[in-house]
Amino acid sequence: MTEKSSASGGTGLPASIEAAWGLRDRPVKGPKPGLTLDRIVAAAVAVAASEGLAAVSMGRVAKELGVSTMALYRYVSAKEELYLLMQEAAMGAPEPLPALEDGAGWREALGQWAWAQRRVFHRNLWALRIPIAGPPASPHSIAWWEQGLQALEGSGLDEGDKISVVLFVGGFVRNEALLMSDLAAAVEAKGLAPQEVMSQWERTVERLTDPVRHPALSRLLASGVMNEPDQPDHEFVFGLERVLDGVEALIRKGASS
Amino acid sequence: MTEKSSASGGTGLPASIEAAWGLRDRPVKGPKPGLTLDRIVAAAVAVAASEGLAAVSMGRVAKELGVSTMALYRYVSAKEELYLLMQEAAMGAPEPLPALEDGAGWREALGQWAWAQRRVFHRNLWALRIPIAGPPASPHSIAWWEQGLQALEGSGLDEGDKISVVLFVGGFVRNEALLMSDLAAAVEAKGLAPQEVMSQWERTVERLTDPVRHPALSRLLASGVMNEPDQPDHEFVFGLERVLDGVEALIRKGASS
DNA sequence: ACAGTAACGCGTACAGCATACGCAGAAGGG
DNA sequence: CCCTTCTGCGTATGCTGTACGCGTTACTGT
Repeated sequence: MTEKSSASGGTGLPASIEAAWGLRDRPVKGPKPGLTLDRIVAAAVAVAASEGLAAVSMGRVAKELGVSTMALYRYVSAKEELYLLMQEAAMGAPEPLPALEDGAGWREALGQWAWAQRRVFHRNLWALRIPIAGPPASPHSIAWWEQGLQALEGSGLDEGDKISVVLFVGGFVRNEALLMSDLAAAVEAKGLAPQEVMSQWERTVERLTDPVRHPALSRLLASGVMNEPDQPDHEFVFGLERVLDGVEALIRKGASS
Repeated sequence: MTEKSSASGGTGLPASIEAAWGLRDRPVKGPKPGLTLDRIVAAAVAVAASEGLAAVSMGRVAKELGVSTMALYRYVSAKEELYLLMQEAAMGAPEPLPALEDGAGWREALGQWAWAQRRVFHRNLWALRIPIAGPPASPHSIAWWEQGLQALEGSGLDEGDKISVVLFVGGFVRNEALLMSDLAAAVEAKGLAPQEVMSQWERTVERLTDPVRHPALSRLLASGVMNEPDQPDHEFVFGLERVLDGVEALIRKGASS
């Protein structure tokens, strides 16, 4: 019951995802399809890139392609499936890492991996807004995981720890990018300059903060740290260093056992 | 231009948020309001808790209160504002940390802080789905920040590093909770047992993975690690340990300089 | 060559959404 | 007692995703 398509390998994946893997025989009976999944996804991505994910509606994408809204449902079973394909397209295949000398350099490799992922996210901020709908099962996501695992090849960690580290680092990168994207969107929504929003926010917190009930915050504000315009990468660089230090501590512990 | 309310302290905050801070004079002219912000937020939270954030619509909340949809707009200027108030209600005031002996124990304190935050998120999974709309400016968010900063009091870090650490740890907790919530939702949407979904996913990846193009992944799958049913907290415990180790490395470095 | 059939594009319809606008009536101040 | 102000709400607009069914096309088996 609830059987999926017959041509599928029984993967349980949505039909269009199987198509993305290259499985799936093109039906040969009816009229030739006037569209392709690729064209649809490309149009959707274009809309998302220029007007944000919220602007991506089935009707909007269809208009972009010069077809009716309902035509899209011959290629995609639901909007969520389109989202998945968009995410896959945005992610792209990871550029091959510069080969690491075996046994050493996991830190460099993992750092490179994190930076590469961050670059992808920043190039496609809209993709971060797509809710995660399950464990990754698309070619590019899998390729990214593969690369993360490879970066840890010479680390001496066991397989369970390796995948946990990949999850951990990937989560950090994603979260940081999402946070920055949300803040940027909020700033843009207010229609003010970023610095102006920041200083207004600081004044607000200052007014709302009670030095007695919030001693640590008051100290923070008094220190003037929030005024210094730091480079936009600051929090990422800081966090990544902490993340890699944390992984290093684990590896050293494992090596000593 | 775009002047906000007159009674406000010029904080630039939405009207209802100022009400949450206790500022704001109740107008005295017209008929007595039949609702309260608190009642509205409570109803919205109840809907979100039992049917998910997606079920929270203005009409639904109004029905819950026995009023018309548009009545709510006398209390809240837009749905986004309601979201903010819901988030604030869900977050709650942080329970006071067990007093830490001065100068030591930052790790214990920060760990406690992270666990407490995680407990709150898990009690209100819907709250994670609310998009972040700017830097925190609500009483409870501020209180959580304050507590995070206090945990680092004896660490010897400077103020800039302290706030970065708080951001870093808070981000980790939030991201982990969100990921777990998304996965749980995806599993539930499939209508299968969690273990069944997991094993189906593993079989799928196995089929899609090419041992030549994905050597590390193949090794992972062959190791059988993915089959062991690990306790649900595993990734959080693992990640938190890495996070705290990373912070510890920073503190040690700072202490040596 | 022709019937059968499967897939295509799409028109229509429906339920739900956020919210702009304006009006009737209630409550208090002058 | 009037007049200002604020409440609740009915109506309306323009979106959204998508279920359903119809006409048409292109191929397969006879």
